[in-house]
Amino acid sequence: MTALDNAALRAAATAANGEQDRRAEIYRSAARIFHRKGYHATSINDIAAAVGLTKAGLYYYIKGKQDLLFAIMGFAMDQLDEQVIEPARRVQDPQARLETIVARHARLITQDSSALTILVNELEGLLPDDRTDIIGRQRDYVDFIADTLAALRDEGKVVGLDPTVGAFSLVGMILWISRWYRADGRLDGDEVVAEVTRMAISAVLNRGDHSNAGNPGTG
Amino acid sequence: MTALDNAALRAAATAANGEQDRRAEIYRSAARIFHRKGYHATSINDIAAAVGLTKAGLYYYIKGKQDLLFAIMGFAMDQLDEQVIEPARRVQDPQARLETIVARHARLITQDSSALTILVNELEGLLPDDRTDIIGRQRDYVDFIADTLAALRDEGKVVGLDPTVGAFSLVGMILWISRWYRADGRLDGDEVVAEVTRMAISAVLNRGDHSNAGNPGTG
DNA sequence: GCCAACCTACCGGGCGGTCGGTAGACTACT
DNA sequence: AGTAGTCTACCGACCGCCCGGTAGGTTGGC
Repeated sequence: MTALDNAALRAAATAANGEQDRRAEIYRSAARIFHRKGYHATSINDIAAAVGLTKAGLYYYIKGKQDLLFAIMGFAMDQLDEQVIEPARRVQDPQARLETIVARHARLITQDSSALTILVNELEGLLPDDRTDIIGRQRDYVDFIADTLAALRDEGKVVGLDPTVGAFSLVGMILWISRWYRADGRLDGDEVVAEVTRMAISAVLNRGDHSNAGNPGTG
Repeated sequence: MTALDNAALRAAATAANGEQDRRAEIYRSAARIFHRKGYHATSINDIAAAVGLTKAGLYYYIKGKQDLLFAIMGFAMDQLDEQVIEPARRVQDPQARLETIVARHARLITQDSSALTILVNELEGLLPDDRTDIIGRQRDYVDFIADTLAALRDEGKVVGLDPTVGAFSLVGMILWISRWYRADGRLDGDEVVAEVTRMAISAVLNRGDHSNAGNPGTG
């Protein structure tokens, strides 16, 4: 619930404030509502009401609906950079690095999925230039994972797996958490993160074949 | 591209027609546009224009935008039942059954992802009763996978994995294919299906630990 | 008196949806 | 053969509503 608190603090080191608190609250509320109802189904009035303003009052703080979306996605991407990619870059061993990526990304989602989920679900709501920007950063992330899988392959720990397909698949597994995980559910966040991390590692590490006595039954 | 062709044919065995062809074409076009732009960002005019009708003309065939969405999702769910769940039910061996599920679901997505993707991304566009219906059917699917994982656990092939988390994670991996797979890409559909199926099986089958000499680096 | 922080009132436009109509194919009756 | 009626498959024009966004205040703390 505190994920967007520093969104504004980062952007503006200007002025010891109160305005920035308000702006952060707006971004946070908008992210929550976009996440719940979707970008297009959310009106500017919805957001204004959620922060106790009228629509016109809200426009004192924001430039427009699309800028709001881009700001939220940019924040989510920054979060991914700082909390996942940068820490993982400092891990030399490829397997440990992969574990770091999956665990940290998964934890981010169990803690507050709204901005990160908007990041992947509302791309088409962006202006073309903004979309290009965000897609590029997402692509870099997938490439980073794929490079890690390629390094594992060079070590002989991964055999016969296309790094790109592997990277996309792991990302899919992680992102999907936001669709089913509930903080008040049977498992707590740490347990979910641990389970998913184990599955992810197991999915890519190859130690023998999985041939099966039974009928594959695919045809 | 032919995924929705029989949508109407199935519903109406009545009357050798032409009206049903048109209706099927409408559903197919709508699915494609909803998939590309999202439900809320798609106007009734967009769909009408895509099938060469005016908005008023389109309403001769459909009851409304939400009914259109529900029909598409119902079709996608039927497709999942017929092409994935029913065939898998007939496979006794749990591991072979899991392979069947993943491979068939993945193949469905590489062949035509529009309806199946709408099924998971546009739930909030439905009327409450329709949403309850669809969510229930989706839940049954996840439970079916979880039961299969539980059977694998009883056989000793899966150790220390929560079946529900496992099921959700596999579903996430599969559904994500529609976001990155391109028919004209480096790998063809069958290769992608095979890769993802191998990863899925590997993710859940437990044959020893994955302990790593390096630093897990998660903290 | 000034400026940050709002508000009321409004705008143009696009939305989902409806209404009354009609061209044209087909049928029915004379 | 002609013509009146009927039905399918549409269309142009329109409705009320709500949207994102703005112009022009007003208010309260400094």
